[in-house]
Amino acid sequence: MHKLAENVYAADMTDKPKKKRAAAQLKGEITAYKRRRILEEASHFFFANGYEATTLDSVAEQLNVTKPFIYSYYKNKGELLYEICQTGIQLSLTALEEALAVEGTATEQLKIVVERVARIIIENQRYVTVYLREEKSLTPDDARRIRDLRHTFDTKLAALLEKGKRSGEFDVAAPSRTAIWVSGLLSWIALWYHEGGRWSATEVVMDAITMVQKMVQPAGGPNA
Amino acid sequence: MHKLAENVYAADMTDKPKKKRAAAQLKGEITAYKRRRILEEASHFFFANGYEATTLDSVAEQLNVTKPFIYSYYKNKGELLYEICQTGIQLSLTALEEALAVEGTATEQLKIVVERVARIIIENQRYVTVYLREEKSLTPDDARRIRDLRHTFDTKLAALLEKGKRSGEFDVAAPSRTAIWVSGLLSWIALWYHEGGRWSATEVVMDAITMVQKMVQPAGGPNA
DNA sequence: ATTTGGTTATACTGATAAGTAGCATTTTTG
DNA sequence: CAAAAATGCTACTTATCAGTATAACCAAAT
Repeated sequence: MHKLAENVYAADMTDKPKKKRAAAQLKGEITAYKRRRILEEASHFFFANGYEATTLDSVAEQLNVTKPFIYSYYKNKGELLYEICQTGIQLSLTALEEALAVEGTATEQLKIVVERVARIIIENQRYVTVYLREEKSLTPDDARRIRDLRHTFDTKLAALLEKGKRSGEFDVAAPSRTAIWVSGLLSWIALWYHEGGRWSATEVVMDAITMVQKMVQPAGGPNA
Repeated sequence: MHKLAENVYAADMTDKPKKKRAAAQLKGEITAYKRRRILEEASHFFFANGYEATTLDSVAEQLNVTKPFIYSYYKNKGELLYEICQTGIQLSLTALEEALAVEGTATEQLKIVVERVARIIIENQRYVTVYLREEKSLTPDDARRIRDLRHTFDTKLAALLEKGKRSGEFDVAAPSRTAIWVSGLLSWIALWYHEGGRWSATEVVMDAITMVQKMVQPAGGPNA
């Protein structure tokens, strides 16, 4: 297990209530850290072997703990899968929202969106891939929650395309449909990119930007 | 089990050797038919629940047979998965090759390619989706064979883009890289399309054509 | 009608893995 | 330092399922 959360300020050791609060907080952080580490290792196995083919015994072994240890931090195997899928889509959604917060024309914003989301997807490939691959292994309830997040993503992306359409920057017949192609193109990166493969992460990100720009470009070119 | 193979011509019942050959042929057809039916039902389950979560007992029950019946037509569960994945990629590859055989400019050919492959992917969504999702469940040998087929697909597509680039019809910096985006866009259809959903198969196919055309279009527009 | 060859089912084994009950150990606290 | 609380492990249960050995069945041919 590598570095713990930083920025824990020294507590006043003469002040009993403060000391207690500080101790409780630290404990909480350690618990959160353990959960993260379990999730991280589980995502490696789910990514490499698939959800069903992964045993929690093997995850525990990798962490040098035992299976009941995992069960004291997660209710069951399905909860692990849900958290991994949730991470995969939530990271992308957050990246999208942050990019949309940057002021600029629709064209500029779209470029930033694709760049940031593509980067996040590459950096968190394991989580995103498991999310795309293992939907069928989620409970119906969990699957619905994940689909809702995805829907939010597609909707916000569609709003940006709509904005560009109104300003005349983009040529998109149906923004909500084009949004699905764009988000599909981004998802595809997770399924296809291979670290140390033929193309670098930067090349893939730049390519994605180019592709998306062309997909929304007016027929006469960007400056028509 | 619905209709058997047709076009079985009547054998001359007075000619012993011919009769025997006809009988042997029919037997072979029936065996092939049974294999197809098993594969078809298995693909339903693999698509709906995933490979690992599917039991051969449930597939057998759906066919009103028993598990040993399946084992008399397939060596093991993995062989079923391989044949399903193989079908998924081979159908796409065949559609690509047939489309490439049609004479025309690169632009015309690309349109036909996207149209036909997209249609095939929608019609055989179960096979294609399982192929995209379950790569990790294949034996290393089977996985390599499948990857080789995919590679052939991408290579032939890249050759078409290269042709269009040379003729000045397409603006693609690196045909082999663009081919991967295009084939990714096509694959995405399988993961995303839902029969009876918001958009019809025809709309999706037409959209795919538009998107791909834009992806390869020169900056100044199609008639620059 | 009986044998023969092929086809399908019954009934089993062996292995694997999710999830848990209860014990041991460490840490905290008064 | 002793009691209490939290933490983690050993050892187990239970269920499931891939794969198989063997028996029953059936159709054709004589």
